[in-house]
Amino acid sequence: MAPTYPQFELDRQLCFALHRASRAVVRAYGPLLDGTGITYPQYLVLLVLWDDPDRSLPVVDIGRRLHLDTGTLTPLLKRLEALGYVSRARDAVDERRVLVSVTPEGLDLRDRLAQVPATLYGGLGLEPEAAISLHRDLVQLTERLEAAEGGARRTDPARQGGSGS
Amino acid sequence: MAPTYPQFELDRQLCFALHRASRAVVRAYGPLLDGTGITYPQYLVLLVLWDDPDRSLPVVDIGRRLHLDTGTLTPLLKRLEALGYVSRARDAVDERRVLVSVTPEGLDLRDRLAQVPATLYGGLGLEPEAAISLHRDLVQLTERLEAAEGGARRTDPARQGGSGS
DNA sequence: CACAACTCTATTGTGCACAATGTAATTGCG
DNA sequence: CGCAATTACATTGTGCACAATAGAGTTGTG
Repeated sequence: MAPTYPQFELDRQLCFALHRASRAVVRAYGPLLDGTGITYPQYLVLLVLWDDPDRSLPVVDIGRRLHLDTGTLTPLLKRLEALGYVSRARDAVDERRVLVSVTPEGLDLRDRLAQVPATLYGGLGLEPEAAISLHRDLVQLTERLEAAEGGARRTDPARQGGSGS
Repeated sequence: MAPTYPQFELDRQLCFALHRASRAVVRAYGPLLDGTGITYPQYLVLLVLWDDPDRSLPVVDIGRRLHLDTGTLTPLLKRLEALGYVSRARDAVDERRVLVSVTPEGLDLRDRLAQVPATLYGGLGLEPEAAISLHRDLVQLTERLEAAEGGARRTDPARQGGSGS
C-alpha cells in the first residue's frame, strides 16, 4: 500500500513557519528604513554599534554578536560606510583588525529611527507577554539548533537510504 | 540628559530572534540534505510538489504556496531540473505557464529524506505541544505582518524626524 | 631574531530574496 | 476579428548568507 508522508506537510513545518516569518519581518522593516538608505541587516549592525560605549567595534565582535561571518559583514560594512553612517579604519594597536565606528550621522539615525520598533510591533496587536514568550521560545530553539550544529553530521539519513541511483 | 534607547536592545528584538532562528534552521538542514545536492529552499519546493496529486504544478502555484516570486523560483527550479529531480515544460493548454513536475528521482528523494524532520527535531528535546504552540504563534505573527504590508507605508517615521540633514 | 601557529579581514563563488522590467501568451471588449 | 489589459514567466540588478580560500599581521617558542 502507498505510504503517506505526514511529516512533510508544509503547513505543519516549524522550519517553514520560521522561514516565512523571518522574511515577513525583514520585508516589514523595509518601508520603515526606506528614508535612511539602510537595509534590515545594516540596521542590526547599527543596533550593535549604538550599544557599545565607544560606538566602535572590530568586525569580529560585530560578527560574534549577530552570528554573522566576515564574508557577509565586510561588504555590508562597506555599504554602511558609503552611506556615511560608519567609518572603518585599521586598529593601530592590532593591524589585523578593522575598527568600525559610528559617525555623527550614524548616531543621528538612532533618533530618527527611535519609533521604528514601536511602529512595527504596535500595529500587530501582539500582547507584550505573548511577544516575550515567543522571543524566549525562539531563543531556546535557536540555541538548541546551534548547539547541535557540530554533532549531527553523523546521522545523515540522506546518505543511508541506498535504494536510489 | 542623555536619553536611553531600551527599544533597541538587541537581545529583546523579536525580529533578531526570528532572523537568527531562521538562519539556524536553514543551516541545520544543510548536512541533512547534503547527500542529495539540494538546498533548503529547494527542499521546500519539493514539499509542495510531493503534496500535489499530479506531482506537477505551474510556477505561479508553487510561488503562491511558499510566498516566493518568480525571480527567486525560476533559477531555483532550473537548478532542481539540472539535478534531475524535476522537469519543466510549457503547458500545452496555456503556453504562458511552465509546468514543474517531479521526476522519478525526485519522488525517490521523498523516501530518502523521510527521516529528516524527525532527525532534526528529535534531537532538540522540544515538547510536541511547545512546537505546536510556537508554530501557531509564528503563523499568527506572519499573517499580521503580511496583512500590514500594504498599509503601513504612510506612518514611516524615518521620513518624519526632520532634525537631520 | 627565526619561524610556525594562530587570528583577523578580505575575496571568491554559489545560492536565496526581492524589486523592477521585459516579453510572450491569453483574455476580454468593442 | 483587432487590440488593450491581464497573466505568467524570464531577466537584471542589488543585497544578504555562507563556505572556502587567501593573505597580512600577531603571538609564542626556542
